Amino acid sequence: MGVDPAILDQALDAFAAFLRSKRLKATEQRRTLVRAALEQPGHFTAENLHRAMVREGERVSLATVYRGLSLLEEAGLLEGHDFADGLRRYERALDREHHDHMICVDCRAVVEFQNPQIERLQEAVVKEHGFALHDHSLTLFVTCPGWRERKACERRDQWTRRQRANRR
Amino acid sequence: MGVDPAILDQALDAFAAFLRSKRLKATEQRRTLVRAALEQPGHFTAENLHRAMVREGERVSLATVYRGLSLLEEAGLLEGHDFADGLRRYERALDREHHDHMICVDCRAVVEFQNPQIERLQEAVVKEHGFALHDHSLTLFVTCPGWRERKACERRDQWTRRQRANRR
DNA sequence: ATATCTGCAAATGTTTTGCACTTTT
DNA sequence: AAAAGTGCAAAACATTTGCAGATAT
Repeated sequence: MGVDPAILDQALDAFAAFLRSKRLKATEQRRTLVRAALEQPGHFTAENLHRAMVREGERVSLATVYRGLSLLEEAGLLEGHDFADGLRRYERALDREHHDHMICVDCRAVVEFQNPQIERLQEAVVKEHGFALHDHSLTLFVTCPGWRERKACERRDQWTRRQRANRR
Repeated sequence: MGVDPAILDQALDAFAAFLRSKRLKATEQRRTLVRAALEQPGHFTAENLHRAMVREGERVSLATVYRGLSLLEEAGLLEGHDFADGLRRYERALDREHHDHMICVDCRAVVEFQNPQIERLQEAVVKEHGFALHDHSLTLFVTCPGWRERKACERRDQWTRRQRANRR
C-alpha cells in the first residue's frame, strides 16, 4: 500500500502550487486527499475514496471529498470519467499516459487501451469542422470471452452484488 | 412540425410488433409517445419530451415518459446518450445512420459526425484484446469558432440560462 | 378475467449547498 | 482580522418505484 514517494511529492507540490495560484488554502484534509487518491488502484468513486480514508482512520467528510475531487481534477492530478452508470469515477492522471477505456457490459471489468491512430483521426474530424478539440471521451462497451464462452466471470458476481446493494 | 408519415407508420408498426413480442400493451400513451419522440428535433431529455407533449395537450405523466423512453430505446426506435452533464438524452434512431457527437463546451451545440476509419479501428482494438464490441460511445468536447473568436455565440445564452434554472 | 399500465406521490441515490464553527493566511 | 474550509444535515436533482385505480388483451 503506497505510492512511489517521488510521485507523491510531485503531486503534493503540484497541488500546493495550484492552490496558491487560486488563493485557496492548503488544509490537512486536502493533503490527505491527495495521498489517498493516489493510493487508489484504478478507477474509484467519491464514496470509494471516502470509505478508504475513513478505514485508514482519517477524519474527512464525504462533502469534503466531493469538493476535493473537483479540485484535484481541475489541478490535473486526477481525470474524471462518466461510464454511464450514474457514478462519476476518477483515476490518477499525473504520471499516466492518456488512454481510453473498454468496459465489459457483463462483468464491468475496465481495460485501458491506447490508439494513436484514433486520436489522430479525432483531431482531423474536429479540424474539418473548424472546431478545436478540447477533450474527448471514448468508451467501448464490450463482452469479455469469459462471459461469452463460459457464462461465467469471477468479476461478475462481485458486480451484480454491488448493483443490487447500491443500484440507481 | 411533423414527421414523414411513412417513417411514423414504420415506427408505430415496429413498436407495436415489439410490444406484442414482449406481451406488453399498446396503450394510447405509448403510441402518442412514439409520435412525440419522432417529432423532437435533435437530442432531447425525458423532461423536454414530457413538456412538448403537455404543450400539445397530451395527458401523460413524467413517470410514463421515463418508462416509455426505456422501451423505445429497447425497441431500437431511439438511441440514448450520456453527454456527461447528468441528463440522459435521446435521439431518433430508426431512419438515421450511426454517428458520433461533437459537443461545444461553451455553447453546448451538438454536431454529429461519421468516421468509418475510427469505427474500423475500434473493432480492431477490441479484437486484439479478445473481446467483442457491443456498443461504443465517442464524444468529442470542442470549442466552436464563434466562442473562440468573438467570445459570442447565440446558443450560449440559451444554455447558460438553462444551466442556472436547472442545474445539478 | 387477468395481466399490464398509468398517475401520483414518495423513495432513491448521487452530488451540492447553507450555515455555524475552524483553520489558514 | 479576513478569507476560506470543514462537517453536518438538509436540499437538489434526475430517475425509479409502490400502490390503487384504469385499460388492454
